[in-house]
Amino acid sequence: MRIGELAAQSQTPASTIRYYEQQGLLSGVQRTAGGSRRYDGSALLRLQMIRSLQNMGFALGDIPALLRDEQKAVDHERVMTTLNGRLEDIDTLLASLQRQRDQLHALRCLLESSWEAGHCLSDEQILALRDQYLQPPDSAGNQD
Amino acid sequence: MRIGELAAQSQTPASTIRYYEQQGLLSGVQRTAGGSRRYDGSALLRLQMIRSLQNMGFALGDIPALLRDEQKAVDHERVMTTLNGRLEDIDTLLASLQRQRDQLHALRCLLESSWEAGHCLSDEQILALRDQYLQPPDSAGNQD
DNA sequence: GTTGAACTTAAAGTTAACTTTAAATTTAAC
DNA sequence: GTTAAATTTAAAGTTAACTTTAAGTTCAAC
Repeated sequence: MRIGELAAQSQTPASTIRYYEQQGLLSGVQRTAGGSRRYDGSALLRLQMIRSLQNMGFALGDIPALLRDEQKAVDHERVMTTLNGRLEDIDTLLASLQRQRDQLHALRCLLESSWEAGHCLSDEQILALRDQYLQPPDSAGNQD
Repeated sequence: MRIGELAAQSQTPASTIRYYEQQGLLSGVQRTAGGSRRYDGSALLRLQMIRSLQNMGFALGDIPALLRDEQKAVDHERVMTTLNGRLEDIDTLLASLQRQRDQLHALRCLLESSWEAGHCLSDEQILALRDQYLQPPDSAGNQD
């Protein structure tokens, strides 16, 4: 199939497919005599796997190491390291988001009662809110 | 105080403080005759509030509307809209991260038993994994 | 008044994952 | 053989929140 059809079947813009190839995520793409790309079903499968791994939160740069290539076998240890690293990142992010949510709920609550009473939150109240939900000492920032 | 001291006290690089000013988050900064910035305690407070709100996940662009300015009052409705929008984003993200975590745990489990058995995961197994944890119809992507 | 640290500016660089552009070429249908 | 849609390339643009650079200026201590 041509790139347009692959794009349609994979729900991925053709420009993105070309970009993945350029980044080394898709290799061995066939060309016609004139130079246009032709794909078979395996390319669609590979694209779908790339998209799946992306949806699991992996960076494009991590994906080649996770997927078996025609050339070389998968490095089990490296896959595990990458996978466990991502799991740790997710747990950090989850904790950070829960904290953010609690802070925001508290802030909304404070604001509502302040406004009802006809005044504004003081700077101190806002800062107290922050202190109440302070990050753990290692300060897990905002990633992803 | 000079910008270096504000930087130290707020744990924020001076370049970032200048950047915030340029972006309109810090206004009314005093200058000496020679042109260097001088700050008082209120600037530190304002900076801390900006950092707090950032830690709650707000974009810099949202922050002026959330903070009371010397000039104009806070627009309650706008604050609530921004705040509720952020809460919705957080819930979407939390759901997406939980899904990612479940998928990764399942993937790790599958890989371990495959490798123990001396073979690799098939493409189909990976795709089945994806389908098992498919996103809800509206397809909540990866933000933040 | 000298000196060295701290400060000033505007502009360019960084990161990831694309998207857009422009101009040329290929393909497929007729 | 014509034509319009699809494809090709390299390079530049996009986004957010900064950081870095370079070259010049000010500050504060001595």
